Amino acid sequence: MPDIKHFDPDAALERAEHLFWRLGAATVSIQAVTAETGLNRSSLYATFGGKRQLYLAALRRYVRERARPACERLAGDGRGLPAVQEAFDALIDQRCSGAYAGWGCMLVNAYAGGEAEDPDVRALLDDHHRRLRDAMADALAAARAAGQLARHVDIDATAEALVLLAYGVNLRSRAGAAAETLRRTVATTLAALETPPPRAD
Amino acid sequence: MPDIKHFDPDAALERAEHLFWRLGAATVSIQAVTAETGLNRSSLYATFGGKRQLYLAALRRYVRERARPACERLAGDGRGLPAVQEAFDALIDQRCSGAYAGWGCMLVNAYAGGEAEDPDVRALLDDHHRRLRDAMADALAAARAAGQLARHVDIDATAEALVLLAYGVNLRSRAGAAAETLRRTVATTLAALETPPPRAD
DNA sequence: AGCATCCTGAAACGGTCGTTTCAAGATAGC
DNA sequence: GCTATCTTGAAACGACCGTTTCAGGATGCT
Repeated sequence: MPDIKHFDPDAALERAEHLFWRLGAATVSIQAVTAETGLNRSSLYATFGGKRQLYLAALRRYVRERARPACERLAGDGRGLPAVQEAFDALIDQRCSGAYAGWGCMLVNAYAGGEAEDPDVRALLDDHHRRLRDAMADALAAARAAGQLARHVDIDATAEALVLLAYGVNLRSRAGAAAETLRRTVATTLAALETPPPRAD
Repeated sequence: MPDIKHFDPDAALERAEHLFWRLGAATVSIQAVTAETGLNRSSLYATFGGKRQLYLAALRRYVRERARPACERLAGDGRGLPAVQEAFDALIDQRCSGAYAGWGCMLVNAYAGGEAEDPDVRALLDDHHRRLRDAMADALAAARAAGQLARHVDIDATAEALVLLAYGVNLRSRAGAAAETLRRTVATTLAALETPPPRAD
């Protein structure tokens, strides 16, 4: 091998990911990426191809490093409703405070920007949507098995509804919504799924 | 008056609105607007100012002509849950079929693009969010008065949750989600709010 | 008809876009 | 240390960006 790269491709991709995540694909220029990562156009094009492929790689990295782990944590947690509650709490914390506050979810952002027109992006969005919905359904099934769920609750449709609720949380967090409001909204929704106490009448 | 405009400003603004709605502010160029509206740069700039102000005017038109009327229809409908159901059905129809299928909601789209960074845009988003939430709360209050609502339902928090659900619907519609899936998701959520039938046990 | 006023069309502004090119620099194998 | 091969830096590509300018055309008023 005559020469090796003088930089760490994944570290550079992470910087690009952050840029796309925060600002959207349309707003981020190649020049902005070179400035952020420190590498120059030649290395960037040689490593990732053009802008479209760079954005796709960044989106895939986001799924791999952030979205998917959250899914698997939820799906693998057998506690039922507490697991769902905890997943939402973690989400809201991530979105409203810390280094990524106000950035929303890179996947949710992709829906709204022109990014979703790209068939590869859309496939990614659909795939992750299915994954998250299934993970949520797993958690709800565990809740049912534990007797936490009210009789009337339809697991599949409720899982889909909770995922859409999570999308809404991600959106509102981008406009700086108060974490407390979001928490209360989610808590109320989840409380409505619980086995009701014996009726007084 | 020496001369008058040779075009209808609001008709032109509607074309621009459609462009921004479908493609997002970052993706739409002034050239694309002139091509779509037929008027040239001079008239455009003289009438609306720059791109930022044009986008803002288009967004305001969207609120005035589309979002606000939907809000008022919901708030003014005293039937309770059926009104909420009908609002969601109309939303899903709009998003999944007809001339605007796959465009999502221009306001929801604005959250994700860089558009929400603009303080004027953010103010608009927050204002409409409050308005929609209040309209939803009005409808839920009517439902409670009619005895349609289960005891445990917190009107304010549920109103917020339903609005976030609507945002989720708008998002998913942009990726071509099936109307039937969305309808089922919403119907299940609303059914969970209804006064439960007497228990069998 | 003449004038003042506004609108329209087209060209041009500097700047940035994504992408390509190519010579100079760096490295592994011999 | 030589060479083959890859990476790097910098310049340049044409195209398009949002915006401005200005001469010429159209209009309402006197």
